[in-house]
Amino acid sequence: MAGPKKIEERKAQILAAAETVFARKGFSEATISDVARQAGVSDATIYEYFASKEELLFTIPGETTRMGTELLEFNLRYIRGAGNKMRGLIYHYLAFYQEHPDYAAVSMLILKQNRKFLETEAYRHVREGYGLFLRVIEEGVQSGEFRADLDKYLVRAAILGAIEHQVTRRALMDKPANLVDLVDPLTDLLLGGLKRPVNPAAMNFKITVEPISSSDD
Amino acid sequence: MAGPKKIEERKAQILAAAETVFARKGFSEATISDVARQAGVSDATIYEYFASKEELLFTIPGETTRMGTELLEFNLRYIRGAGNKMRGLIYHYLAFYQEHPDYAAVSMLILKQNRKFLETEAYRHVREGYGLFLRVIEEGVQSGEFRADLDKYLVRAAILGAIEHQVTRRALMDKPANLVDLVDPLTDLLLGGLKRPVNPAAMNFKITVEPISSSDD
Amino acid sequence: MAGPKKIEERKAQILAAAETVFARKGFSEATISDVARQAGVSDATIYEYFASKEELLFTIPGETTRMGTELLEFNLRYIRGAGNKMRGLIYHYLAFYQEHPDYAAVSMLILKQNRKFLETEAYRHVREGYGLFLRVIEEGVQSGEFRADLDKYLVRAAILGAIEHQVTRRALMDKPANLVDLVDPLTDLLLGGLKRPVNPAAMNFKITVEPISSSDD
Amino acid sequence: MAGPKKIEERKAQILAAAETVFARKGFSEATISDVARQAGVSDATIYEYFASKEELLFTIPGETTRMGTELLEFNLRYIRGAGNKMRGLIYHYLAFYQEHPDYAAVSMLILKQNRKFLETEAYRHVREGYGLFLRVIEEGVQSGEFRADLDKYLVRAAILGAIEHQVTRRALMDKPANLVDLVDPLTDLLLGGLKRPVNPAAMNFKITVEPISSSDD
DNA sequence: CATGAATGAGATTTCATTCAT
DNA sequence: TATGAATGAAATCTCATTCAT
Repeated sequence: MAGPKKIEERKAQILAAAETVFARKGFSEATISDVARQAGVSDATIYEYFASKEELLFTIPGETTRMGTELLEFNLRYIRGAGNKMRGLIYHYLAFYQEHPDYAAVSMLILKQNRKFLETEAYRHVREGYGLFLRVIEEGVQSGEFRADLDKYLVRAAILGAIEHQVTRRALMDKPANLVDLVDPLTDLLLGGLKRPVNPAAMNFKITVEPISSSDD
Repeated sequence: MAGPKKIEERKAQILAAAETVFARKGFSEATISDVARQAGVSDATIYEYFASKEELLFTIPGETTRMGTELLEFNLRYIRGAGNKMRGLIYHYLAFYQEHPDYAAVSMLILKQNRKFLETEAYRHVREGYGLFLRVIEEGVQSGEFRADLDKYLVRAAILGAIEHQVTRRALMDKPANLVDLVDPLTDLLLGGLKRPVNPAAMNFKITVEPISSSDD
Repeated sequence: MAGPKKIEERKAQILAAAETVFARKGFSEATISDVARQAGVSDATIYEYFASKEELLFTIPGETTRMGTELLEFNLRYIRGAGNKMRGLIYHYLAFYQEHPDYAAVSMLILKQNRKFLETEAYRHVREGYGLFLRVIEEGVQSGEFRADLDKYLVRAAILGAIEHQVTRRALMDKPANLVDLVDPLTDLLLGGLKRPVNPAAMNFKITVEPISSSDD
Repeated sequence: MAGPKKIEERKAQILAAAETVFARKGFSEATISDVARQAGVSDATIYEYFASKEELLFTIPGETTRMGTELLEFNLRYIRGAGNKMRGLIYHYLAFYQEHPDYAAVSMLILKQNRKFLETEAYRHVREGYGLFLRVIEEGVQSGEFRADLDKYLVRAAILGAIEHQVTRRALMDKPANLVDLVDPLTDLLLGGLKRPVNPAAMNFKITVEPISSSDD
């Protein structure tokens, strides 16, 4: 049915179909036939472009991720202040997953728990993106905006965990409907903490008034 | 080979085997034969106790979770202060997953991304445990210890996300070796936030001295 | 359909079916379904007993060959004279292939040209049988019955080649109908050679008649 | 890549590639893509010249065989004596296979066991070559050089069998390294037989001396 | 209660072959 | 003439599940 086409186009078409199908049915439950049907090609055609079902899965990130990271780096340049940059990062990821729900599902529900994927070239790109969190944290610590007593890897993990938890939840239960709405409260929580900050109006100061000797000291 | 045994004992034996095998190979990759071998029973015997491979998977939480939650509720009673209770919760989960790495793997890598599991009785117990986070948050807000401007569900999600991120990482890459070490820094971060608190020593106060009229008031 | 059965019985049943099917269609052209149908079991059952189609093929010799060799060794003991023993060997093989035409086809048309089979345990047994040719040749040379100027391996190869050629021909074209009829002419040819022996009746002798001195010695 | 070419040249190029590939991997295991790659053309091009993979296989003998037979007939003319001619034949085949090991492999390991090939035009040429054996045997019988009591077809089969056995062995195990070395011992064996010829020096003759009547007879 | 044995139902993957360009 | 691209048609092999004993 499907006539000749440029190779990259065809690959993209199959990858898009795979993303959709895997997102909907999961990797093991989805069949190559499902993907082929969705892509409008034959089963065999898929194997002309991808050596195996697993390779097909692992190729889904690829471009998307690499380009996302580039864009992100670009955008961060115009934001001043570590706190603002952190908000920018959180926004980037939540907005991205909001706009690519199938990719979100594949990423959160399939790839993230795949041991083999972790050794993949594609995963390296993912990690590169995560490196930006570290740089922003460092910057904040340096400038005195952020606390210096926290391990930066732990901080990053906590932030990513919070983001991923929401994205996963959305992939599984369609809630929350809008991830971007979470950017501010999440940033707020992570930057400001759960504890109520001490209200200066409620502070008690001990003010000591000392007579100043008018003569020499 | 395996002689008659009390029904619950045999079930537990099979579940333990399933936990181990699923943790190691993943659900789809593991076979009933693998589980049977690990349990020291025949394939057919497994079907005497569980209707399907999926039911076997979904039964793994069961007791564990229910008992964990009970213990948790009990322990919390002896902790005063919402912040301390939160630390207690975080400790509970990290310690639990640290001690049950196979369960951690099954939970993080398999169950958590399974849509069908979310409709399960077993999952209700998991959620009940998570309810405690809400109660502690509420308590903290009530007592004024916690900020009142944050959605409690979001807060809980962030905390769980941070915890799960670490547990997942450990399940996949054996790092960090000791989850319990993370209790304090993680609690610190989540309660105190990433931003450096304003240092009172560096605060500027405008002190106004007014003469007090000694006559009328 | 097929009920439980003793394991060796079932294996033999499948092997017999495989022999028939492979003989008829060749290895690549025959399918596991063909064999299963012939054996009256399901495709999957075959894989309960044999790990792969190739293993099924390589297991076809096995017993047959081992027992054949034993019988052969036994029989040879009662034959005197290397020439007679050689005739016995040739008879053994031709009769055996005559009686097991399917095995003959599998052996000549499939196994004999399979490089992997040569590294098989089963092939070792085949070779053991061939070792008897060497022993008989040696015996003949020792006793002076056979020529000593020929390499025994070459002789064996020639004899086996002649036998196999006939067996192959029969497997392919059903000719000759009776291999056993070839025993005598083949033995004759191989032992006596193609060249016409010098006919004593046609020999020329120079007869010298010398007068015998009647006196001394 | 491959530009236009004379049709026969292109065919020969593909056939040579097929010979190499089939020799190395076997017919079923080799793919058209393998052959195409080896030939430096595309898969589709092969189908411009050959209707199917099988036809490609069956066309491999073709020229080679026909020319071989012609050469053989020519050479035999200059040899005198059936025994010498037989040696010449054996030499011809062994030398030919020695020089064309890929063709030897295809011929011995693939074509020889293919029922369909036997009905092929190409096979007729092969058989024609074999016809020379018959003629030489007949000549030898006629001239009294060879025994008359052996079926000529059987004799031919034995000789071919011996040759093919060696060629097959070489194709499979690279032994013997030099087939031509076998010409003399093999001819010797086939012509002279395995049995030790009676040594005239050891013969016993009964010599009868009769008085000759000097008168009439 | 336990299991040996059997199988139905697929899934992935391969490849010879076709055809429009 | 040459081929890139596509695919129909299978084939091997796997495995969850059943059931008679």
